Amino acid sequence: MKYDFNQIEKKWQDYWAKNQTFKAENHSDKPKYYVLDMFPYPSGAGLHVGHPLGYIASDIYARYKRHQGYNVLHPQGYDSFGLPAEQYAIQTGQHPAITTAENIKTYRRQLDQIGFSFDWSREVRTSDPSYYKWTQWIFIQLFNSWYNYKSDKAEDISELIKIFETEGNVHVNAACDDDLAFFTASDWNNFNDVKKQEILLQYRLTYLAETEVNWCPALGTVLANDEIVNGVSERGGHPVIRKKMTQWSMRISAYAERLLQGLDKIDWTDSLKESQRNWIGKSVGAAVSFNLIEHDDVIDVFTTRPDTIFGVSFMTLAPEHELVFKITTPEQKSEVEAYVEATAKRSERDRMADVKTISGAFTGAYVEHPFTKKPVPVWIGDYVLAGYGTGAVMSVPCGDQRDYDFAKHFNIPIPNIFEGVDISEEAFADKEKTMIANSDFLNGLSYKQATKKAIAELEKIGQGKGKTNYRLRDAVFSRQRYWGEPFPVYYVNGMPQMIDTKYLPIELPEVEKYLPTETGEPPLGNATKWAWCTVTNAVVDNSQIDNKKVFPLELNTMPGWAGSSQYFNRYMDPHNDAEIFSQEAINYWQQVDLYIGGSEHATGHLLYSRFWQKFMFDKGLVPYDEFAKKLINQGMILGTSAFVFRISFSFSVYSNNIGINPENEKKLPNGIVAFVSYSEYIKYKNGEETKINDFVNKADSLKKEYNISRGEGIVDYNQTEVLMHVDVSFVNASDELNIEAFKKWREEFKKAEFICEDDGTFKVKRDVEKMSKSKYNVVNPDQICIDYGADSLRLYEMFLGPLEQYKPWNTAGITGVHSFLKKMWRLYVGENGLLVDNVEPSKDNLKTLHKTIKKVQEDIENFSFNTSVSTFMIAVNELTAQKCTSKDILEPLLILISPYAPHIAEELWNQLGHNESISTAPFPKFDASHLVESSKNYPISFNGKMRFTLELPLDISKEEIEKAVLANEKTKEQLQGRAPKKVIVVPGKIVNIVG
RNA sequence: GCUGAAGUGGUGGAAUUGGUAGACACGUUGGACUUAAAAUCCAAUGAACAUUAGUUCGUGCGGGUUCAAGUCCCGCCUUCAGUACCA
Repeated sequence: MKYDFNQIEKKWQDYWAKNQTFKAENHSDKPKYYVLDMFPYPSGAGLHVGHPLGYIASDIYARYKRHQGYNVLHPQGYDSFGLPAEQYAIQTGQHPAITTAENIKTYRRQLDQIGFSFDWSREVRTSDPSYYKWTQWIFIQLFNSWYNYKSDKAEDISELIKIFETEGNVHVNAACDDDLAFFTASDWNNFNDVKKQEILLQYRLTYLAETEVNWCPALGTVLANDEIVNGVSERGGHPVIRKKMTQWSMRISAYAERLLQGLDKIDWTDSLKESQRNWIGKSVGAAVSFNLIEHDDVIDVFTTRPDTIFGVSFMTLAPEHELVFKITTPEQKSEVEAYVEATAKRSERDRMADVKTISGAFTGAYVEHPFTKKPVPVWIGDYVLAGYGTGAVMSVPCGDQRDYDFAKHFNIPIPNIFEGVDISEEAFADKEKTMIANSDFLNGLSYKQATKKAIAELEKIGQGKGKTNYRLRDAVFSRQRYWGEPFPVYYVNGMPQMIDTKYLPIELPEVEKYLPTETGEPPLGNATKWAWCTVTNAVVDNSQIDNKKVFPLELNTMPGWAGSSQYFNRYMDPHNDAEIFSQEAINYWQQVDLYIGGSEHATGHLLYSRFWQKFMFDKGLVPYDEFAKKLINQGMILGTSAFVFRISFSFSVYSNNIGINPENEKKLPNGIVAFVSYSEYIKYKNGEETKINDFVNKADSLKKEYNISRGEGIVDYNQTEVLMHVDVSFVNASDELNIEAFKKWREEFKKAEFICEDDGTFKVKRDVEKMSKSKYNVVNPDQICIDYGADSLRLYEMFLGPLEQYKPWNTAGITGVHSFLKKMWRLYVGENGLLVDNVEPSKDNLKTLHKTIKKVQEDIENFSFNTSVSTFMIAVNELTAQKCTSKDILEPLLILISPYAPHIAEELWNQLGHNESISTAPFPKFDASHLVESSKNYPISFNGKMRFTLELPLDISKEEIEKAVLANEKTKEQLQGRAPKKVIVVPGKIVNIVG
């Protein structure tokens, strides 16, 4: 019987679906285990071979855990709101819901053919109203909460109102807006309703505020900080500008410290934790106020080095700082204005790219040093960022290189306040390595002591205090888009009101156009039915807004990360319509035990989800304030792109104002194109004689041919060389291009010349890049499944290399794992059926089996799936050589392989006479006693270097080995009667004797 | 600049965490079977010399510790990823 993988895989995929083999129950006598993948965004392009990598790894682990006797939750769903579907809708008018549904269908088919053990009965889609009902619900909970630093948790807003009513906000220590005014209880009670709402907004965990946002004109929306890479949008690479807009924000900064501390509790990779730490950007130091001379204002700064306060020789403000124009003296006015204007013109990108140029201007103003009382000049400079700290710094040139460079450039004095340090060339920033000098009461103190003392002294005179600063900004939560969750918000007198949760979900309205309205409102402004009636508590027609009971609804939608910040919990109880999840379900599944996904979400999804989880924990909804115990980042599978070198000549006429005969111009060839085989091109580049020269000559003769007579114009050509992607499917394993297929693919080049190697082949250049449609290097898993089967695909993806690593895909290599599966099949099945019988297994058989059990179990627990595949190959080769037919060996071997290659394992398991799925079979027990022979005469082989290899039991003592070695005939022979100086013994392996 | 990861054959990658470096696979070469191809099987495959069984060199570079170093220590080089006038 042949290994007919297509038939076998279809059969068992249907069986698993029909029998709901992998359905998880919310209660069980078994221990629970939750394995989660980052759910995909269903793009129109479908899956390529890189996508399933993480899913295969998690599936192996989930199946392994089932063999281990766990009740495993392994769900899957779709992050189905997003930009591409909307952009497609804008272009074609096709509703995003329709394209999304189609894409999901493709994804599902592709996922199913790989044989994952997902519990599809728990599928969620973020764009499904029954799901985003709960995204909206959490939004409302956040709106109704504030962060109390005293209890260090989120509390209900009604608690805050109570405090305001009895004692105002003076004693409140909460996460809130910076520019908050103090008020008393009686103030509060006299405020009108709108004023009260305005104040509360400054405390709520999600709030509406006019903030400077990252506006992307090309996408027509705002972006969060993590959606911007190098000053352009992550999606599409469009420029981003700063703009003031009224937007919803999430007060994630309230959780900065807990998000930082929580990292110590979770088993995530160090690099990922480090990214989050950097993103949160905690710095400990002091806030210091400098009083302006001849002004009432003060300049507040944040510094991490209050110990260097006596080294301050100037202040620097960001050009955008609000005090700049107020304090500039008339003499300096024109200079300062010119500088501010010049900086404003420079884009964010220019400023980032050009950090070397030192620029700035003197304002003419002075502040008073808090201790020496001496005047300190105030400058502005673009090296100070408006967005960080207070937008102003106390400049200590002897201790900070940027301040030093600025001072040197503008001839500002650089006082030295460090003991025995040379600062004539550069600043001295190594704070641990010196002591403070020339600093009054700080003299002779170390950095740590001086910092403490300086803060204490500042507090005494009321001009500063210890402060911790975080880089983490609140996250903008509004998007001016259609295809996202609508806010459950309507407006009365311009103040946002939450819709009662019992009327959720507020479903996305139909719109005619997915573009913003003519007046620049978000796409939802196009909806005719998008207003809230407080009588019927339903969405009604916009035209009724004049009615006193009908109010406008929020036009923005939520960002992509809204839906993905709660899906992992929703899987636990996905069909619950009364609650986000039942307490019974969440207390059973608790949190994700293993989460697998890409590291690109480090400062986006993975941070926001932790924030929401901590909030839900504060509200008593979840038992843990971290949602994922362990996280693994799978590496990316890269594509191997193929390139051809294109050389072309294009002719042009240089007329020099002399009339050209249009007839002659028409005759000009519009360019000739040649493609050059890789090594020919290299030769050409190295100045060697190649066939390209013929091509160049040809172009030269053409030039002569078309050189129109004087007075009509001069013809010349431009030679261009282009490195061009070609579709990898036209290239074979030896890098040879199928020229005919290529010509068919790119019609415009059907007349091009192909300059080949001497042997007539045309070779392409290869390079490893990210897999992408535009690079024509995508390998489709569908074709792999047809040609080699899903089990081969699964094994090969694991075999490629360590899970976390980036590695290139190379389809040619799959024959290795594929022929392994065929070999394995032949081990079990002969031409006339099953070969397995009940004979007693031999010692060798048992050794092979237990060696394999041990290795595979270790591998899975360490997530080194690549080496287990090798282990299987060795096992099958050994058992084939041993002609093993014993059921006692082959049955457990199948269980070992089944997480990796479930279809073939299921089929053979079934042929062995089992009616139950192999997924319920217990994982084989390892027995070390099979690995070694228990014999007193350990076999010793001598390699000529006083070194011996023995096969020894693992539990033998060193003394016993020593005795055995010294008693050995060969050892005696070598030592020739002398006593060894030293015997070094490593149990299980090697003995060195130093004679 | 800072942070993190990594440098091993022609290629992807192993190496029991200090113990025979190169497992396993791809590729290449040769052979068997076949009219032929595919498939399958066998052999060789780090380099150099000897080509019999041997010897020497070999894990980015230079040192060190050790009976023993890809692995540990010190000093460099290179690559990739993230991040950045963050005060």
